[in-house]
Amino acid sequence: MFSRSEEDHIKAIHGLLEDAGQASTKDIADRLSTRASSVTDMLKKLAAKGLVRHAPYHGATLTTKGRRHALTLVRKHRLWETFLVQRLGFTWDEVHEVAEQLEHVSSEPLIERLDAYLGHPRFDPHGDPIPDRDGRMPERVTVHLTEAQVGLRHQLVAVKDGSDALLRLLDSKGMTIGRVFTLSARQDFDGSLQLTWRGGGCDLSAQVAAHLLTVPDNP
Amino acid sequence: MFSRSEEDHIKAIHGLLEDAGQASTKDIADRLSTRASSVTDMLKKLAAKGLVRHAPYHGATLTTKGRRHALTLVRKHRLWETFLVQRLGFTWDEVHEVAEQLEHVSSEPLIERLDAYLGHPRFDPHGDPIPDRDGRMPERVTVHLTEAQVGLRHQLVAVKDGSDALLRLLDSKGMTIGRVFTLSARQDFDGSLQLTWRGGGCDLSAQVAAHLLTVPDNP
DNA sequence: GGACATTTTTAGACTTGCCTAAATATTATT
DNA sequence: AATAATATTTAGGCAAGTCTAAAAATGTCC
Repeated sequence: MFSRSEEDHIKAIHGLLEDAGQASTKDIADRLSTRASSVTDMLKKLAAKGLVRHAPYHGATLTTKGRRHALTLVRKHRLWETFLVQRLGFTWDEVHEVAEQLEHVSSEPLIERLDAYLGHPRFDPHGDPIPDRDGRMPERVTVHLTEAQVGLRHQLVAVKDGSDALLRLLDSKGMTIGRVFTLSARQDFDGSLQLTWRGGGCDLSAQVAAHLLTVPDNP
Repeated sequence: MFSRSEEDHIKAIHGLLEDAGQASTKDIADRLSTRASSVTDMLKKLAAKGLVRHAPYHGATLTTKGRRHALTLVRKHRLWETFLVQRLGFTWDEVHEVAEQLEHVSSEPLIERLDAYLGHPRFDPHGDPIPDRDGRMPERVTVHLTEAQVGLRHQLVAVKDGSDALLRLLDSKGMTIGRVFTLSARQDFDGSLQLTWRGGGCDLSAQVAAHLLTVPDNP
């Protein structure tokens, strides 16, 4: 239906619209490690196919059709990541590149069966929501760890904009997605945090905490 | 490392060498639904890369390097087929097309973890052997059902050159890979066979039986 | 508001992988 | 062995996707 390159562009535009509210030619090019002129070509092509609205010199947005396809790509990517971590035992910092390939495999039955096999997960191993078959996102009220209340129990549900280095740091401290912990203390001096959980705990700097999203986990 | 098209050609050549002992330009073209002239182009390219030996006007063979790569493709294809049937619940006549896509996903850790997850299977759901990481095939002594001994128990272990129609016929009669049965009778007139097993049985024409490979299953 | 910097598009070229048509080699037939 | 049929290669072309360089539009800064 769509080529690998078309799908990559659609996903990049979707990501930029989510992150920044707009998708310029240059930003798309940077995200895909390609050149602005190549992106212009592709935008014309995708506009002709009715997936993208291209306002020359003013970036691109997705049509309803484009957004729908972007969401199926996100769905496939996150379901494969869940499979790789939950079933094959990859660590969550290793899976992105492989999922990037798997998401382009085109088979509706495959993805629906995979979804069922994984128990219809609502969030992937990074804590990001998995769109359902119709593109609907599950909702969840999250709190930045920097603003979470001291003395209460919380659960780590997502890492925003996590570099590999950050993911490894978290892994090494035992801060995996799903971790339930008590926020024992916050230092006024530098905003660093002390976390404890049954059998362990760790300290986190404010820089790290700024990337972590939590939900209250009150017993 | 190699493009989708290069890998398709390598696999086609390997398949033809297995089935017919030689791979002519035309046979490769037919197998890939492409044209002989396109195949000639690709043979030159693969020869330059050291994967194929191309004797102009006399077909192609694989170099050691080419054969090694062909076997990793076969390994990937059959492991994915096993996953699709055993874990996702596909029927064995549905999986080929999807496995065809999955086998081109390139990640050594992925395939080794998948292999372990499936319990290092030695044969796929069609009963075909799965090469190990080093390209070694597991061995098995098989007997064509047409030559199997009447009155004894046998197990169906493979279907050779099975069309979708044949696979569906077998499925509808309950003749799945792994089926253990007693060969009750062979008609001299047309070679048709009568099979029975606990709770069932079926009749098969000689044409069908010619595609079935069995191993003795003596209690 | 004009000059400069940046972004974007256009123009033209290249590679990969495919095609058709024509030329050439091999194989089969009489 | 000559001719016919088939297979293979060569030659030339086309579409997709990418690139560089140049032109055009937009944004920024004094």
